[in-house]
Amino acid sequence: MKSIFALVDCNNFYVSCERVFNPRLEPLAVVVLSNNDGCVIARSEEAKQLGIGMGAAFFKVREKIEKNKVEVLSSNYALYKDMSDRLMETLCNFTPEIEVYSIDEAFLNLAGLSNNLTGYCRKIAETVKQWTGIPVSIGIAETKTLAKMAQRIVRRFSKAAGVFELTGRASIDEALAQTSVENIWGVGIKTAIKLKRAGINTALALRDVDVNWMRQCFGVTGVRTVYELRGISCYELEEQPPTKKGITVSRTFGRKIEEIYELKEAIASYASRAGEKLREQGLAAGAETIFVMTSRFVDARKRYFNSHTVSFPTATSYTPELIDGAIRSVERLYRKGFLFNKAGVILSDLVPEGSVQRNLFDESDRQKSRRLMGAVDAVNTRLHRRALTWAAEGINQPWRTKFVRRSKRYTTRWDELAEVG
DNA sequence: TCTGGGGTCCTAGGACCC
DNA sequence: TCTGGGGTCCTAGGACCC
Repeated sequence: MKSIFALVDCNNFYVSCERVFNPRLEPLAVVVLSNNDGCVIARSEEAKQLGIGMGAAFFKVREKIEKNKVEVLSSNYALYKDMSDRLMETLCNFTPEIEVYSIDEAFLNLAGLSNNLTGYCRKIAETVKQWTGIPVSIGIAETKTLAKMAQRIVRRFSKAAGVFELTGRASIDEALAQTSVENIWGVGIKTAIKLKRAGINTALALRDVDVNWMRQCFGVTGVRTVYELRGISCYELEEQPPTKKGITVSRTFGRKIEEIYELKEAIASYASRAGEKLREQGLAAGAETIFVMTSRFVDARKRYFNSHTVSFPTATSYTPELIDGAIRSVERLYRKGFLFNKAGVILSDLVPEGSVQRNLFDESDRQKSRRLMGAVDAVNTRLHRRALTWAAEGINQPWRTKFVRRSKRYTTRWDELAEVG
């Protein structure tokens, strides 16, 4: 049966969480700040109305905040995570098929559950509000990209009462025509600029674009977006979250760090935290990277980034010895005389804990993916060379020079796309 | 010795997401 | 003065092998 996606998205999630535990905040303009109180990461509707932008640097909007008596809160991630868990549990009462997409969003598959999807989702929204205190908006459609769009429309037109079903040719056409390309899920700033230069301004225009052109200019991800807008699903529901491929713990400091001991302290504590996360997920790391960098906002000539990676011959959990190793790496980088304001630890190449020899675990899958990658590389290389020869001879080459890499998850779409040359 | 074809593996960096 | 943190996927291209 064809999937019907419902995207459940919490309204102003961090602010809503704070309000559940402090009802005094309910009628007030509220913002929640990032680590170090550096920038604004959540805003109540009232704060949005004041023109406080998402991600705005706090020092830049401070005056506005003080003048309008906006409530300012530091973030409390433990609280948000706890609320998120309650929310997801509540949603599980309505469908067995759920994908937790982020801390405040979930995709549900509603296929076959009700003849009145809008009514069903209203019930979901009411229950969530009742059980958790968090207000949500829900978008319904046949692909994830369209469900995202539907959810965005709910936000803009409150008359939809928190739920919007984007189905039916006419309704979809209208929504696409009114959505600017930069507001499509998967289209970021760079892609939006390129599309607009090519005269494609709306989601409707993007849906009707030539797929071959799209593939050449924007790769396979661009083509997937086009298909999704056409109602052909390229991203299925992922009920089992895949195991992490990397774990990062990093922080920007509130000021420039002048002393090596401060850097060492920070790295030691991040490394410990990274180890905790690793064990929580029952994984072991195959490699570890530490990095330090100067502010992104200083003059480009004064900017500096460096990192050091250590590969572990056998899969292993994070130990005190490894943390010491990370600290020594930091020292080496520090000696270059830069003052850093950001540092972190990245654990990568993760495998289940207890697999003593990395190569013994899942060797077949690793091998297979490498083999596939290699084969595709080879085809790409050949096509590319051939194209260069033709170009040199002035022959108008009929082949495209790119082949695509196959992936388990997108088999159906990929097969179509793979027919190049 | 030189060259090309065929293949493998890895990494940096771009772009995007919340 | 002060500008978040944590992820994923894809591509190009270099190094290397027979």
